[in-house]
Formats: sequence, C-alpha cells, structure tokens
Amino acid sequence: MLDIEDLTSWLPREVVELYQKEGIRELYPPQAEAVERGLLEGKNLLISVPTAAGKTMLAELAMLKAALNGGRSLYIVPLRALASEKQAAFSRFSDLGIKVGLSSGDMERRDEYLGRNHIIVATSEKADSLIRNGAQWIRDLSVLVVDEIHLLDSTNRGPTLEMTITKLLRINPNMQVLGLSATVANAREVASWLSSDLVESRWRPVELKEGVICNGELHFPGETVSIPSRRDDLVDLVEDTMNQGGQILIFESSRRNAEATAAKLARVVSKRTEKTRQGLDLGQNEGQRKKQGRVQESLLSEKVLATGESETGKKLAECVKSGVAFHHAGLLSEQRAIVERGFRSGEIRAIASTPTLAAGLNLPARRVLIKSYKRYEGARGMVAIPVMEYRQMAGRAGRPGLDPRGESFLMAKNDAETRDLLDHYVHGEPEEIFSKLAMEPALRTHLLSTMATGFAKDAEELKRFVDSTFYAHQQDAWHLDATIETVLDFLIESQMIEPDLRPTPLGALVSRLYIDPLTARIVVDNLRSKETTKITDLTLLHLITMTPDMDTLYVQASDGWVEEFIDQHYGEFCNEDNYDWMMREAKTAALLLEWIGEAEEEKIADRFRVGPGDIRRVAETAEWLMHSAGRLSEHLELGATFRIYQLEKRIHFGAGPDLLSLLDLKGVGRVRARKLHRAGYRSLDDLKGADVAEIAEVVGPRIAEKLMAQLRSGAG
DNA sequence: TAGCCAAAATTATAGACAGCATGTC
DNA sequence: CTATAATTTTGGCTA
Repeated sequence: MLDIEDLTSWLPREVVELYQKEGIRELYPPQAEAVERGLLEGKNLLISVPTAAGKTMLAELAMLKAALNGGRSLYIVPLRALASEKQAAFSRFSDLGIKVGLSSGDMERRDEYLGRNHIIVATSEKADSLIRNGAQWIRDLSVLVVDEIHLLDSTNRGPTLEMTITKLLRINPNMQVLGLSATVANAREVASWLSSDLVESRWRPVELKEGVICNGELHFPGETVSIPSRRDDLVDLVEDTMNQGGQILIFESSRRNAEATAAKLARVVSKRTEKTRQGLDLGQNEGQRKKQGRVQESLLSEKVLATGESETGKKLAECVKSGVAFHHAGLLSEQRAIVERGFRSGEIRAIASTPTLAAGLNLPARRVLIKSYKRYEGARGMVAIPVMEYRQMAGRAGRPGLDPRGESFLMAKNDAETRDLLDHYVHGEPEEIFSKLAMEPALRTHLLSTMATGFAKDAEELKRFVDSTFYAHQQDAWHLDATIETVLDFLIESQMIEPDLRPTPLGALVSRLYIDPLTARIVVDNLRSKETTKITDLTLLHLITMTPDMDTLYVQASDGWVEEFIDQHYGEFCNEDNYDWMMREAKTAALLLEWIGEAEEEKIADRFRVGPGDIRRVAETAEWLMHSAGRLSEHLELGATFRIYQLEKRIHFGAGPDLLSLLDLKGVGRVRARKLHRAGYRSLDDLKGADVAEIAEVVGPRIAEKLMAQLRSGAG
C-alpha cells in the first residue's frame, strides 16, 4: 500500500492535499504499482484494470506533474459525452492554475487557442482532425493519455485511434504515453507496441459477484441462492433489489425490448411505490425523502415532456413517473441526460438500456441484469457478445463507497444455458484484440491523410510509417500491403494523390474535411454527370445519403411507400445500382426532405419509425456532408455550390427556402422565422421598415428588441 | 357462425465520430 | 446466408 502522502516525493504538496480533501488516503494497489513502475518519472505505461479501479486518477497525476512543469497533455476519449465529463472533472484543478480545454465535434474553441491549456481533452477523431489541420501545439506534448485503448479492436473507429496514436508518437518522440485499457488477453502486445510497461490487475474497489439467474435461482460459482417469490425472474430480481434500497441496470439487445421492459416494470413498480421509496438509499431522513421523492418525480417526468412531444418522450415520461426509465440512442441527448441524472440522484431506480450505457458514462448501480447477451449482427444473425463486452456491462455493478458489493447476472432459460453462461462469461477470459487497420475503408481515409499531412512523402516513407502501426507490430503485413495497393490506386485514380503519392489540392481538402475519400468521389462524380438544371433539393439530399459517411435508415416491411416515392421522383435521384441500398437512401433522403420542409419532429418520428434522437443525428450528419459537398463543388467549380450551401443552412435549421434570409438573425430559428414570415416579414428589409411593437406582436417584446438591435447595427 | 386459443407466419433488429462558426423554443 | 423474440395472422375447434 502506498500512502497518498508519499506522492510528495514527486508532486507538490498542494496536489496531494487536493486529493486528501477528496477523502483519498492511500492509493489502490494497481495505482501504487503504476507509481512504482515510474508513472511520475515519465515512463510509458499500459494500465489494464477493471472499471473504477482508479485509472483516471493515474492519468491525472501524470498530467498534473507535466502541467506544473509547464508541459501540455492530451487526453483522448472515445465519446463526446465522455470528453465533457472528463473536462468537467479536470476543471477542479483550476485552483492549481491548471487550464483545461475541450475539443470535440460539437464543442469547439479555436484550435490554436486550445494550445494555451495544460490539459486538452479530445475524441480520437478530433485529435486526428487537429493533426490534419495543422494545429501547432499538438507537436509539443509531454503526456498522451489514451482512454479505453482496447477500442483499437473496433472495426469502425479502431483504425482512427491507431493512426492518431501512431502519428502523435511520431511527432512527439519524447512524450510519455499512458494507455488505459479494460482487461484484454493480449495487453502485453499493446504495451510492447507503445514501448511501455504493463500494469495488469483484476483488483476492484468494490467486490463484484457475478452469476446467472434462471427460474428463481441465482447461480454463483459454487453456490446457488433462491430469490423470494417465483413468478418472473426479471420482476422478482428488480423488486428484490429495490426492497434492499438498491438500483438496477438492465441490458437489452434492442430498443424495443428496452422500452417494453421499462414499461412492464413501470406497471409493476408503481403499485408499490410507497414501500420502495422508503428503502431508497438517499442519505436523507424519511420525511424529506417522501416529500422530495414526489416533487422531483413529477418534475422529472415534466422535464422529459418538455424535451418534445414525441411518442418516445411520452412513453419515457410515463415510465419516469414510476421511477423507471429506458435508455437508447433514439432518445434526444437531453432526454438521456435527464435519465442519467435521475438515476444518479436515486429518483430513477431501474433503467432498461441498450448497450449505450455499457460503454458510455460512469453510471454504476448495485445490480446489473444482462437480459440478453446476444446481439443481432446483420448477416450473422444473433451473435453472443464478446467476453470483453460482458465485463463492460457487469462492471457497472457496485458503486464505490455506496454499495457493500455489486452483483451482476446473466439471464438463462434452462440449466444447460446456465452452465454455458457461467463457463463462458463468468469464468471466461476476455478475448485478444486485433488491429482493424487493414480494412479498406479505414485505409482509404488514413492513407490519404498520411500523405496529405506530410507523414510520408513517397512509397518508401509510407512503408516505414505503416510499419510503426499496431497492425504491423501485431500481424503479418501481407494483407495490409495488398489493401494498401488497392487503396493507393483508388486515390490516384480519384486525383487525390499524384502517381508519386504527393497529395493534390483536392486530396488535401478531402483530408481536412475529414470525409471518406469515397464520399468525395461519389459527390464529385455525380455532380459532374448530372445536368445542373436537373438538380433538385432531393437530388442533393440523395447524393449525400449515397456516401459511406452517411448511416442510412433501415427499411422495414411497413415502408412500402418508399418504392412509390422512388417512382414518383425517379428523375431526381442519382444513379444507384443496388435497389436495397436505393430504398435505404431514398428513405433517409425523404426524412431530410421533410425536415427541411418544416415537418414536426413528432410526425417525422412517427412516419419513419425512428426516435427523435435519430432525426437529429441524421440531420447533423447530413449538414456536415452537405457542407463538405459544397466545399468540393466550390473547389472544383462544379456549379452547384451556392445551392448546396443554401441547403446546408436549411438542414441546419430544418427550414424552408423562403426563410433563408430571416435565419441570419440571432435568436431566430425555424419556428420564429416561420412566424415572422407568416406575419408578412419576408426579408430583413421588411423587418427594418417595421415597428418594434408590430414585431413584438409576433415574437414577443424581448426577442423583437433583440432583432431591432441587430438590424440597426447590421445594415447601418 | 361467432368466439377462443394455439400454432404458424411475419416482422424487426446497438451505437455514434467528423466541418464550421456560434446561439432554437 | 447463419437467430430470436415479439407481434400478428391464420386455422382449428367448440358452443
């Protein structure tokens, strides 16, 4: 055991005191090991320990040490939400004079300004983008922290993480690297790639009991316990948890199941609210608890309703009234935040969730129930999840300092399945992780950026660069080499790099826009081939839905109208050979068309059978791609530039073409712009000539005043 | 022939990063 | 192309 006092050998007393004030007296064993291995002496470390075993604090110590010596640290996370969480946490060091910056796609300060911070938190894509756009400060890092580094294994986003790390290592040869990882079978391999020592441990601050629940019995390794009353395993376990004053997270494999389970629990639980609420572990006396419980409960469901009148929102509000919720990506981020806050405060006692909550925020519960350990994977049907993901979910059980221990259960139907699950998950070892860099889409993007950013000038340098990746470190390179050939040919043919591999201006632009080169190719080819006069809004919307950067909507059997839609607008669509894709693209484009036609979100959600969160996500992606298409059109003078930028703006606001000029005003979005338009104010000039009182009739006095001020200063 | 129940057929299926330049109701 | 669970439709049977 290492006392926190002992850290004064490396760090100033004020740092140590800060942690003491937070109640920390000694380091956890894995933390002590990291310090002994040279964490505070600049050593590279890969720390592979369970959730909540104090990884973040280790990163903090290393970053603080660097900051107090005038150094700069970059902390890479996989999710935007995690980035803001970390930034908020690190901001408590401001008393020590330490500045923290945040950089992610939706939260941006000027790149160079960012460099004035001691600690910068960024998503891996944003870090990559900062390198591509030539931020200077990123060439002077003392410490690099990579959170959840096991995501190197992810098909989607692993390659970006891998390339970003590789590039950062290249430009900062003396930087200390800290990899934070879940437990994986081949942590040593990752450690060796990073030239780092490995700190590996199974230690947890709260004991975790893992088991399987089946027909009223809890099977732990070597022990079986019955739970009271035998009707329905799910309901029994939830009630038992609540009777103990605990909270429970339930993992489901689909949104529908998550919603159905939450609704079911809400029905059962509401019958016995009073009794359960008394058990809640909120650290208040009983009277306070009852009162607050009621008041906040209704506040919470009202808050949900205030986020929108969608079907999803109503369902959620109904559940929340009973202290239950569901959680998935179809929710608005505001709705998710309410659910998360409600759970943390204890007002929500059970959440039925898709895997959103497994990887995301720190939201522990006393118990975890993994109702479904299988997941639908397109062509492969239902597939059992990897042990690593099971651990990720199970590890959510047990709140340090609040629960005596955590318990996590897989749900089984019979004895045979129970044995299998105990064997495979509870006793099983996590899998190895493998670099996914050799996938063609990943290489398309990253080879271009490697050339465009000057990490390699010719084939030989490229080879050397690729040799320093985790892929080359781990696997035989022949497959990689073959794919590289294919991809380079594509990039040359698309005129993004010269035959000698030097980037063209087009290639440089594509790299900075952070789009897949194939996206750029599709946009350029289609804009070139389509006669300008025949291009409609729908043409442009369809164009961006065709690109690999757009996640198209799923077409269901009940979406028969899509075929009609395609027939009706046949001439407006771009060429698409694959009819299945065409349906998905057309459906997605149709959603966007309704969005810019000012349809209410509720109607869109209903017609397309998506959640409100999906609408925003599609619109957000479309806006980014439309912007990129505009830049491409501008660069190559393809003739549609102005119309594309107008469309980008309409996608941003979800507004019709006649509102474009009104939207330039601050404080005016799709709703107020439409109100003004209906009242006869169709342009800024109309407004300038008007009386404040008249405008106040339409949008209220406060806004009207604000608008007039803008108009006076804007047009003189 | 309405009404009920069980068997068969049908249906649907997780998540979320990036550009740019600042503020919807 | 590989699965599963929830939902809907169909079909068999009874009264």
